Amino acid sequence: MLQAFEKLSPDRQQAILNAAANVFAEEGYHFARISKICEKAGISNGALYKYFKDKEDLFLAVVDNCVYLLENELFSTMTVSRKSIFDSIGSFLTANVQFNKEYCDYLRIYCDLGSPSMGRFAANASKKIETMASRYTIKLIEESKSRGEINKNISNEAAAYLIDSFTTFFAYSLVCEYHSNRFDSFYSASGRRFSVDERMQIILDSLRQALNIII
Amino acid sequence: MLQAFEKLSPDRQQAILNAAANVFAEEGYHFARISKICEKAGISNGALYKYFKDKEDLFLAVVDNCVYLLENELFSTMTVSRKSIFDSIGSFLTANVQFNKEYCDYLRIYCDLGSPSMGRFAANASKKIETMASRYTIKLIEESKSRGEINKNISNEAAAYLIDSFTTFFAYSLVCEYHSNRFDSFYSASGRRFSVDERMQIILDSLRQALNIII
Amino acid sequence: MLQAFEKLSPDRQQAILNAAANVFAEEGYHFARISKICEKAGISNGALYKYFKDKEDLFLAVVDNCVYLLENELFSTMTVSRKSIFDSIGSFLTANVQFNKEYCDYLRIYCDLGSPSMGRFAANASKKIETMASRYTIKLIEESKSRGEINKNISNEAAAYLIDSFTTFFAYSLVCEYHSNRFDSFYSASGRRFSVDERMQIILDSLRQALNIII
Amino acid sequence: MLQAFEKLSPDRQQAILNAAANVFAEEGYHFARISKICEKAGISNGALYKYFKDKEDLFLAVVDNCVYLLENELFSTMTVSRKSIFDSIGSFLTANVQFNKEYCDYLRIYCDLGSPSMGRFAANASKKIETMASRYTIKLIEESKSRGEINKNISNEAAAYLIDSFTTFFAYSLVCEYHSNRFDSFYSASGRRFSVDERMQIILDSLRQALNIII
DNA sequence: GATGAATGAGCATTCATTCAT
DNA sequence: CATGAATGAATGCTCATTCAT
Repeated sequence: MLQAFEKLSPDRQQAILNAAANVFAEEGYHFARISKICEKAGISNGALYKYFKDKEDLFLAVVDNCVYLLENELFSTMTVSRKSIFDSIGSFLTANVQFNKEYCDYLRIYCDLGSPSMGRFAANASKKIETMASRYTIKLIEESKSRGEINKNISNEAAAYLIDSFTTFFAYSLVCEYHSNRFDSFYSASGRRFSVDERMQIILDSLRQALNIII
Repeated sequence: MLQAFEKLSPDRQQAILNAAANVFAEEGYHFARISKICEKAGISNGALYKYFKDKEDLFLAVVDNCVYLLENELFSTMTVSRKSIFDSIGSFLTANVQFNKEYCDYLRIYCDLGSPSMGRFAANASKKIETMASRYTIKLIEESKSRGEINKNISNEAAAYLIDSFTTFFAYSLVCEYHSNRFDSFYSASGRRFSVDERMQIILDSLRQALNIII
Repeated sequence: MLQAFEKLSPDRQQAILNAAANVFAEEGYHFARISKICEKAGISNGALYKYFKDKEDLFLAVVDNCVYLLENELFSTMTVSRKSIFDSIGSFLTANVQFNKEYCDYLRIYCDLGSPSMGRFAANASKKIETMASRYTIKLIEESKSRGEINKNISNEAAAYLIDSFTTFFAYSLVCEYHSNRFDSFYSASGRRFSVDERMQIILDSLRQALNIII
Repeated sequence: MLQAFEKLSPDRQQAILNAAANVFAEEGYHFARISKICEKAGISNGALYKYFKDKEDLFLAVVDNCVYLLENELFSTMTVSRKSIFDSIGSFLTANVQFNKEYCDYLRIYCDLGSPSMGRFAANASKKIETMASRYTIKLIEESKSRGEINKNISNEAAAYLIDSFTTFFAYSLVCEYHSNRFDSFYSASGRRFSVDERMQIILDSLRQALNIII
């Protein structure tokens, strides 16, 4: 990201990043056309190169914005105190659905970052996201344990990682057929497909079983 | 895949698919250059196009081979009877490490298939892999429950999905820094990195805790 | 054409040339695929290169065959004595229609030879065909004049060239929409299309008018 | 032809079309190399593809320009009133020679369009050209007949088609050896070649004889 | 600063021709 | 002699990036 970009109004910055996120999400990094991004953003081809060094620089800015949004629009919901960890996780799953409604492009990009071929772009984002996820989730567990909701034989780390695995794969399933297929394969031998609400319910049930949550 | 390819000797077929898998894994589908694949495979540019309609056709053949290998070299190890489900999962994690040693390119491709931007290529593979994974894992659970190893309050589906989530993320962590970072973030507040063996041990411990496995 | 080709049985030679003529006629020289020709001819790719030096050599052999057929199956009909030059021309037009039924591929190639971009292939054929055409037609005129059918103020050359122009364009119109359009534009202000039989009748009428043929 | 092309200055448009016409005329559609056209036009490879969708689109634009030039630089000369139809035809033949001097590439392309293998490109052009030719020629005949120059036993259509056949083949002979050979074969038994001026003279004589033109 | 036309390196793909079997 | 698999040079086209206006 070049200085010129930071001089733009926040709205304009967002508009450009959102346009880029949209094209990157829909087409994937390589198929995404710079010209299409410019068109969507309502800026000229040359302008974009005043704001970003090259395509990669633009994508990294989108990824940074993605991290920012995940923190402020998704993970931040976890800090709200709830009656039980069950409520917290339920709220977080709902927040994922909401995030997917408002920022599906960013959710897709977040999911793309977890593939080896995107490794070169994920370096920075990776650490920020996972630090965030682990910090929030572990805090959740600690509070929950102090309320006696969770089986004490499960370590905080294991419980946190378990919850994060379920919620991460849930997020993936919202934007990636592969992962929604995976979920359905496990929970229905007969091949039926679950709705998003059903999936949330099933995940909550499973977590309660695994963590022996007493409500 | 065209007829001409099937007429080649199995060795030659494997050599070509492996060369392609290697380039696709290292560069990603779009950055992968046909000429580099041909060079690695020791065949001419023209020959490749006698064997495969186009780049996509070649990639899909690699994906098919990937599914085949996953079934025969990885998931098949799950069918071997073990003393406990703990042994079975441990063996499966080891099998993943072994698979990564022999077929790391295919493991990377398998991981890539789970990203939204690869959706168009994953359709067929997705179902085969997940059906396989769920079938084997659920069978494992059933046997284990009949031996009384697992907390009966956890449904078979939840237990199976839980195990698969841990093992899938473990496989991802072998080929994708993003996921190895994620694991480490959860299990070490101080930011230390775990070795592969440590990760396997931690995963087994966590699963034991979550499933109340009695050994 | 290489020696090996001449050693083949006449039938086999014809089969190969006809297959080539068919593909050349339908696709044009450049789009014509050697492999498609081999397939149609029922010979292997390698065999063709035993018979012909290269694609051009094959095409020239087809052109030679085209000239041979034009002479023996088309122009030869002109030598048959008829009651009047009108009968002769009528028979020749009919012969063209017949030739187009049996050898439409060759008629198309003949028409293609008259375009500048085929000049490099037409050199030999050109002279043979036109010598043939002029010789036969001028002879026709001479006989006709001696019978007093034609206006003596028209030179033999002019009369012959005039007839040949009409018959040549008629042949072109059988295989080339451009020339059938051209004919119709001149003979119908309202844009109607003529059948082949109507065109023949119109041509005969026009020639009679121009040559003042007295029947 | 894309919008971008129409935004260029007329000079630049002509320069590009002329460069393309030159290469298409000299090499034929298929042998013509895009890179050679760009070189001749003094533009980059990429620029060409901003102006035209693909090679075919470029060729069709050249054909359109060809039709435009034929109308404005060649057929338009026919509308000038002359003392006699003989003068008109003479002027038209001279105009053909002149057109060949200034636009020989377009004359070659025009001639190429009349071959079956170019049929797919000729559809539009065909109708425009022939409508033009027939309209102008028939008008010429009508005026001439009203002046009593032409044998009234010859129908307007026949006379027009006859004249057009002679002038069309004359145009072809200017750019295509095949057709100049054909002409010479008919008008010289001894195999001598005629100059362009001689051919024009001969054609005029022949037409006068066939139409009984009284000057 | 902003523009968007122009650049040209780069790649997938084709197909006439060859040659080991 | 016949085969047909293999070759690899050649080319149309794309698109990230630049730069004159």
